[in-house]
Amino acid sequence: MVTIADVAEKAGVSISTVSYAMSGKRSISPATRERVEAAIDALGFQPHQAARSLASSSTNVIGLQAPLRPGVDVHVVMEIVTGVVTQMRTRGYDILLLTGDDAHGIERVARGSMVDALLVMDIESDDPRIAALSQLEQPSVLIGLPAGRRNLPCVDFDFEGAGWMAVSHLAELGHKRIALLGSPEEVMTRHTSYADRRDRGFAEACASEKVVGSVHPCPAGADAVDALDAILAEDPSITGFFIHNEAALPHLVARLVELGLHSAEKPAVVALCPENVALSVPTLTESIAVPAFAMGTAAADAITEMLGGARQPGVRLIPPTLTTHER
Amino acid sequence: MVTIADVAEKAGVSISTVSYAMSGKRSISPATRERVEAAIDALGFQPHQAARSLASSSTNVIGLQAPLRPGVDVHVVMEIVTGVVTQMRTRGYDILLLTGDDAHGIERVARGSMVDALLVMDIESDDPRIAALSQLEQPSVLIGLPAGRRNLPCVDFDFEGAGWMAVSHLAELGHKRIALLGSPEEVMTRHTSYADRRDRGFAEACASEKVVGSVHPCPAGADAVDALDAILAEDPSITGFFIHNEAALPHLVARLVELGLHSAEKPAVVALCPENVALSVPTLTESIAVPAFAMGTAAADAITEMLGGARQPGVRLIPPTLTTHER
DNA sequence: CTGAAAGCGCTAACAG
DNA sequence: CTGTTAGCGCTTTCAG
Repeated sequence: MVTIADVAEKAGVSISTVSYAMSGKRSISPATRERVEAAIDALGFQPHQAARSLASSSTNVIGLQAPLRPGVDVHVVMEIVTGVVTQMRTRGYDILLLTGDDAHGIERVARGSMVDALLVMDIESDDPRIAALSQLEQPSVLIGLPAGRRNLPCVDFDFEGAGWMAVSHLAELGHKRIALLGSPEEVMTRHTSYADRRDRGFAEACASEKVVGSVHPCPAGADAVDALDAILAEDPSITGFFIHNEAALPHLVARLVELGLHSAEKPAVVALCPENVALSVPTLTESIAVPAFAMGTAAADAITEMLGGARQPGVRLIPPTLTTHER
Repeated sequence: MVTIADVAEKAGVSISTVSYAMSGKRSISPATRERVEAAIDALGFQPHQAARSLASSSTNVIGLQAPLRPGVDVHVVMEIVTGVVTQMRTRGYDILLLTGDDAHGIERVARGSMVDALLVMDIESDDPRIAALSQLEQPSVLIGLPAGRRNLPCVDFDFEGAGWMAVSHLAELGHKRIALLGSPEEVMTRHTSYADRRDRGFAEACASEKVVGSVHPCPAGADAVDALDAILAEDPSITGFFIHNEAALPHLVARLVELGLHSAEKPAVVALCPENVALSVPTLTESIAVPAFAMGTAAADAITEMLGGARQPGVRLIPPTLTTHER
């Protein structure tokens, strides 16, 4: 292994000069800098991160907890993760990936000083991890928005606004009775933060727009069709549909077309999903995009600010946009 | 921050005793061990990982490169990653996640001693990263199977066998002309290893079974339907379909049902996808499961062996299984 | 503008 | 069975 001492020797300078030449934390004469740089890539020197961490007490690593719980939208999770990784790399950080869904992994990596900060996904309205995060030395940012006092910075998509927007749009199209087909039962019962907020926005908008709305959990895949049929059996007067379930979406839309309830000419569906998912569904004419990648980069930006010393919590919500797809 | 010295003082022993009590690398009297353990959790001591790494020159971190390229099956990637993380945690390792698709990130983390080993996904038949990996001090395992000499350990699903199995089954059902609807164009042109092997198995089985097979790339989502229509327009005598494209699957199956070419009574489709994806498609009666989670754990096991000193490359392929779904 | 040297917190000889 | 101590490879004072 080639160390900073090898570089120093080769360049004919002291190791501190090499260190400073790399960090730029004090001025180095152009000539010296030149020789140091030449030595560095002649030897292929790469500083040992553990040594660096130990001396500087910072790791340049961010912990990212991305639990893969049942019912989550895989595309959304993946895109958020990619957004985080991509953005943090531009700032010189790597990502340590945790997949557990409790505070254990978080505490372990934080207390072992393996990370400079933590990013936590899939937040529940009343999330037990928040207390644990607050105890840590390292700053953290939630991707999601818990209920109640927000003592940690939060980044999320405005799901409440999206719920409201969907209703407004469907009402504008003339629909008087609207069903929200949302997340699977599991997601609802653990009160995943986005589901709660989406439902709230939906309900409030229905009241405001004077339309009748109903909220239904929705299983993934083909079973979703049965759920839809049951909903329509109970209330055949429903004509508008707000769908937020990536895995059920294609099946639901196909069924609605089959039933003659939805078509490009007579749209009855607003979907809430990543844009590429929406585009992959034929006859889906309008959707509100879940900007998953942007959520990841926004979270990365928030964490960067925390690392820079910012200390006020703060909530950032990315606003919803409705898109019409030409078919 | 509480250090090993604090623990030693509180327990009334030397720091080496504390260290050895934790690692078990030498015998400690029960009484001493007791006091050390008491001190450890009285103080909430957690060893500083960078210090540990520096002293022991091992990080207990594995680098996992999971490029999210266009056309990859997101569920498969996610499940493999989850399998890797889960399994490595049971062995005390954490995962550093890289999302780039070239050798840069790999070399950076390896040369900076940030990881003990590397796991690389989405391998192409002639993958440029292999040369880079071979240069590293750290061992590595490929999730995928490149063509040619295999100087690195490989773990994968037997896609060639799966291609063969699909054809045999469809031939058994009486199909004489079979279309393989596979990955999107991008995946084909970069010669992703699994696509090449699947196609080869498919072609060889067709020859052996004396059926006529044709291989078609297939776009994601709704566009897949157009591709299917075009294929059938060109050769209407095709009756059997082998589909390996998670994002196109529901649309293709729906279309085939619509055309009267597929039904539970007269099955014409074998899908290749994770089981939960298959289960989510109505009227899909048979599929070969891509055991993505198991691939992840198998890769983790292979890496563990490498870390244990194993040095022969070796290839492990998980065999395919055909499942019939009751509908 | 540059060097010398004191740690960072731990592991693993070495020495009882 | 336990203690002492020399590093691991950097960063960052302190001293020119």
